[in-house]
Amino acid sequence: MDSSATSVIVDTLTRAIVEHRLQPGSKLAEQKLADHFGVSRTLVRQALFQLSQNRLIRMEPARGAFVAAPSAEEARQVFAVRRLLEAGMVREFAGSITPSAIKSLRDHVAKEKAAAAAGDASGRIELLGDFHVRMAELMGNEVLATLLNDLISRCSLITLMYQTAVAASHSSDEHVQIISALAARDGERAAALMNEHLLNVERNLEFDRKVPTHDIAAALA
Amino acid sequence: MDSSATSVIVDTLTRAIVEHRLQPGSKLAEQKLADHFGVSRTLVRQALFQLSQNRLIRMEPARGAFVAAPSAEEARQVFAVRRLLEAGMVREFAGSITPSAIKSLRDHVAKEKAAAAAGDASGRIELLGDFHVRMAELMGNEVLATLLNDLISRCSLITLMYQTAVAASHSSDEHVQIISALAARDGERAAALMNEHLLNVERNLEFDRKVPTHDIAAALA
DNA sequence: GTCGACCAAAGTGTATACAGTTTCTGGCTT
DNA sequence: AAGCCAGAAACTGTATACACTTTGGTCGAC
Repeated sequence: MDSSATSVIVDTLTRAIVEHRLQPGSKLAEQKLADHFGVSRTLVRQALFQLSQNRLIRMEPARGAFVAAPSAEEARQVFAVRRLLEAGMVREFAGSITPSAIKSLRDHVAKEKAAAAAGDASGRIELLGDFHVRMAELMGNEVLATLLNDLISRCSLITLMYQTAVAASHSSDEHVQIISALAARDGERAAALMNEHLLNVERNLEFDRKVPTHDIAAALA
Repeated sequence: MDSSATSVIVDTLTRAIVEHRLQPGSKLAEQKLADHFGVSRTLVRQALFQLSQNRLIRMEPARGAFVAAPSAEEARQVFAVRRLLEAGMVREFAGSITPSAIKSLRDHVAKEKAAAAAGDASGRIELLGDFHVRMAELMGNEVLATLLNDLISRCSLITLMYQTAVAASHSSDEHVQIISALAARDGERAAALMNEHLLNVERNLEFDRKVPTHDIAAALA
């Protein structure tokens, strides 16, 4: 899409944020990033602007860029949008899904379970999100896949902010059930399962929890 | 979100593209825009990057920025996403809509009809799109509203590219029907009407039509 | 007359410079 | 000792400079 230099910065920062190696509220100083990546501030700024559009970071005038700290309200809205989108997606997908697509999804869930079994927490979280994007891709709707990818990145940040000690570990099982409904061409059941699945993910978050953040203003609000 | 100077450029270009004053494929030279807005290329580039993320323009490496010319396939995908999102939206909205929200929507449709009666084509198109965003706002979901706003901007570009001579002029009537279903708390009917409404909009496009574009490569593809 | 190479003009990609703001530190006052 | 003001350091916002690529045109060869 754009020149690859800034893409590298965007991808690296995205991974760092989504994998929780950068806490919400952390400041992203341009010069430090520029030094780290060996480029000028110009490219860093391009990357930061892009990330701010994805809502992964927040830019305050004359103060700089900070890792986003989505509010509980924003988190609920993001999940609400995902339920709308994805319930509709699987309802429609049930009518057109092919055996090879089903196999592809089952293979994906196998990877999820392998990562879980191996104790690879961040790999597992990434795969759990990719499952949803994968469905959009298999439907052949690249626009939907891109949209979902953005939403799911935001969800990863949200999940890591509000995650309870005992994270939902049965997401892969719910994925299996959704695939079953799709294989049975039961769109309504698939939609209901997806809706419930996303509600479960959301229910495992504690929106009341005091979130550790580097943003003093937000911490005292 | 960001400093206002680039926002002005983004908004101005967005309006120019959506109102069809810039044809798909037109080149957007940075220096010319910089001169026009009285700023340096730096701010213009920021704006162009932002627009490219909204898919309103396309950036080619070392060649510059061009007004996007969405393919028929991309157009179908965008509409498919809108159907998913918006059918789900009204289905849910029917359960929680308030009388004041209904009034707000009815007022909006009145504006649509006034613009149509006044022969204000671009104003009408903008209002027709805003109707959908308005619903998301009235639901209190800012995330959904922002998402829909982006999708609808893309749709405006698509519509203007593939529009037939006799554009669908009964969109406002379909809006009225949707409001009726919402007022009756009939989510299923509202969803079906919304789905049909968006299909009608899409059906009024001619994806086969030879689209006037400045992009020779695309024209010969 | 057509094709091809070369040169100039224009445009993009990146780095740097500079102005204005914020943030931090040190010392002074109370 | 706590609070506060001043000055310096650091940082962001914007403009400019420069290298490299693309584009357009002219001249020459065939």
